[in-house]
Amino acid sequence: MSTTPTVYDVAERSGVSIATVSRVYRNPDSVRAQTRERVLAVARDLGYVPSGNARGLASRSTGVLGLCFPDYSDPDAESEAEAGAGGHGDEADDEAAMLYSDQIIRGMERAARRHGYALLIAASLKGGPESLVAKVAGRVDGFAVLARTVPTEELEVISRRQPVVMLAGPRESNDLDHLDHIEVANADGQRELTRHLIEDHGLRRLAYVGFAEESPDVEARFRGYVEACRAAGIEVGAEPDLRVAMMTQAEGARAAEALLDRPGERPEALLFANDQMAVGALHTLDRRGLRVPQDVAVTGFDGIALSRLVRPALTTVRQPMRRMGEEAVELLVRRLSDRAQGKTEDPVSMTLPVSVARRASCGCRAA
Amino acid sequence: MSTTPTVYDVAERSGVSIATVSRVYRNPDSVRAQTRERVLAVARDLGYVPSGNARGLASRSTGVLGLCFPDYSDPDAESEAEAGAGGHGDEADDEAAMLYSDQIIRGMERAARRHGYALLIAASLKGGPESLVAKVAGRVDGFAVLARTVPTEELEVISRRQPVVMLAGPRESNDLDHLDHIEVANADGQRELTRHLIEDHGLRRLAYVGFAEESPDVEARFRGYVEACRAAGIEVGAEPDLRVAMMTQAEGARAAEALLDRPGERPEALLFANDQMAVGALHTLDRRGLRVPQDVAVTGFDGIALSRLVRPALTTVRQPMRRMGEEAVELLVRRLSDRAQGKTEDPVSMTLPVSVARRASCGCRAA
DNA sequence: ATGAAAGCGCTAACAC
DNA sequence: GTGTTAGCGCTTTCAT
Repeated sequence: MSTTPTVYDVAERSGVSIATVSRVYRNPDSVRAQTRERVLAVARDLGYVPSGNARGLASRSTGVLGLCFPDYSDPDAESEAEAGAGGHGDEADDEAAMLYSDQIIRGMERAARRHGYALLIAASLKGGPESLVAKVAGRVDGFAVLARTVPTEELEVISRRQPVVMLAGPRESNDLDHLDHIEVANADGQRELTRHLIEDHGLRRLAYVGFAEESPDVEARFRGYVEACRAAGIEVGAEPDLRVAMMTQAEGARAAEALLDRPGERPEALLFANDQMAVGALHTLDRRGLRVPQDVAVTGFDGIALSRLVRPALTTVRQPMRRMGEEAVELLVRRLSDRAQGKTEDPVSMTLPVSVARRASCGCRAA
Repeated sequence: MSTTPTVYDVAERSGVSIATVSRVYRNPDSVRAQTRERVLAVARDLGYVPSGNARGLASRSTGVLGLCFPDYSDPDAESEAEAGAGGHGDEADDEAAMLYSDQIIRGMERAARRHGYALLIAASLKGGPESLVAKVAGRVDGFAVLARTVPTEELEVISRRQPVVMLAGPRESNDLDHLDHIEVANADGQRELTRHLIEDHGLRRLAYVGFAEESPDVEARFRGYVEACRAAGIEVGAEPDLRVAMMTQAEGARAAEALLDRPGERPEALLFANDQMAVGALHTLDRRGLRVPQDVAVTGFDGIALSRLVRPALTTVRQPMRRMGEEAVELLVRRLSDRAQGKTEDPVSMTLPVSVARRASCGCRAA
């Protein structure tokens, strides 16, 4: 079998130098039309395709941007999706499993396309000393990383070589973090949603379900909740009413049980730190014969597709994940051109606004 | 500012040769633990990251799979999404714009992840002689292409170098097409859907809206429609009742107008070659005061997210787009290992089954 | 277990 | 316009 053709083969067969072959691809106008056609013709029937690797090596740029994200995947959501894909599940199938990361991918892809970049995506899946990031980092001009995919420290090192933007993770400390950041207004969103429950629906006995692991995002949400409560003169502790180990549907369902079984008056509203848990809670409430929102209001956070598909539809805070992807690309592209011009700018921290989606589970629309 | 560190820098600072540095990353066990740690430590504080390009060049493999797709994007759908993202649109926002290609990306990404590959995605956006494919082809071990992104001829050439699988496009001719193919059972799906309308709902005056451009997929769908009609003794022409220039919502709306304005009895059902058009038709019918499905039934094809969100929910044929992406990766991975072993197999043609989603717009569920 | 040396296929100065 | 010549940073025999 033939070895894959290179510039040398094309050059030889078309009677020009390798430099000319290269020019035909990089800067067609710098080659006489006739020569160019000849080269192109030879290339075509030789089956020549320029090696991206060789190019990248020689030119120190790839025309590719990257995205690294953790291996999210709510086992529950995934299995529901599988069932649906198999043709036997209910309607809440494929799209319901649209994750956070999928939306970001969409946003980045669209923006990258506009700027003429391709997108390299890779989910973490721990390997040897050669981590995921390294793999991506070595093949792109710049990349975005979802929070908690990789230690900030490692990123910090890489960002000396190329632009890196951290998504959905707040700056850790100004010393050890010179990365660019894009996050969403977690506290604002949760505060506004809480205010809505209190002022517009007149609810005052609220319960908040948070996350056991350290997660700046989730903490910011809780903070927003606390602020809204205090502003309304409702007393709240320094801790969520409950913290779960995983923010999944199953855990959300369990959390709802726990909250309902507590002695004392039943809460008028259950606020969850994400949609998945809220959906799980909906199941529990339904099973226990409690009506939502008449007996208890329920809210989530994120605005995933599933939140709209469940009944009652979930009131939640929508994060502009897609936009986050777009902004990440814009930022990377800007950094890249800055570097090309030798400019150096301070790290950026950008906060994207969120919006409250008022649906049926808080009582805003008929269930 | 410092130049980015290379194997040489690491080698020098840790007192070993570049070969050893390389080994530390490629095959850690072949290096004495003590040496390895030393190298790793130096690498860490030098901020060394192996260059993917240099690696790819030297080893002739990248660990990356690719996907090329055309710059789909229904202007209507996109703008609706924009409005939604801005916070002012209705609920049918972000996810509604989930395209065909997005689902395939999801499928490929998941499968690629399982096999330890990263995914490079790029939408066409015509450029110089150096087409999109070439860009992708040069950076991956193998890739998938959505039909109508790139001339089969060009792919044929590339497939001599690396595995290429064509998605959703039937084999063009056995001569000039040795590519692997994965398509869906377009004819089967449309036939079954049509049969359902005829037998289960007793409808007999049907109208089919197709596509003006050449598209094997759409033709196959129409063929299925014709077969079902004939089988039921309903006479149909060799051509769709109408062919539109673009398969968008706007065109679908227009098509519905045209069909309704035709003299003679009003059709009992409007069948569209894709969901977007069917959704457009729904708007028209609503505006003209016709009830769906009581006055007219409407059906689409694809099973995009939007099809479930509109009212009445659209009866359609669901394509397993995500699965298509997964199968594509499986096929590529298999081909890659075959090639590594010097095996050569005949091109594969795989057809994935579709399923009819019976919803409200045909009369199966309450609107 | 480690080193030396020869590429991998291309781009980028710089000559002509 | 086109050719010459160095690398780009790594992997890979082949020695040792």
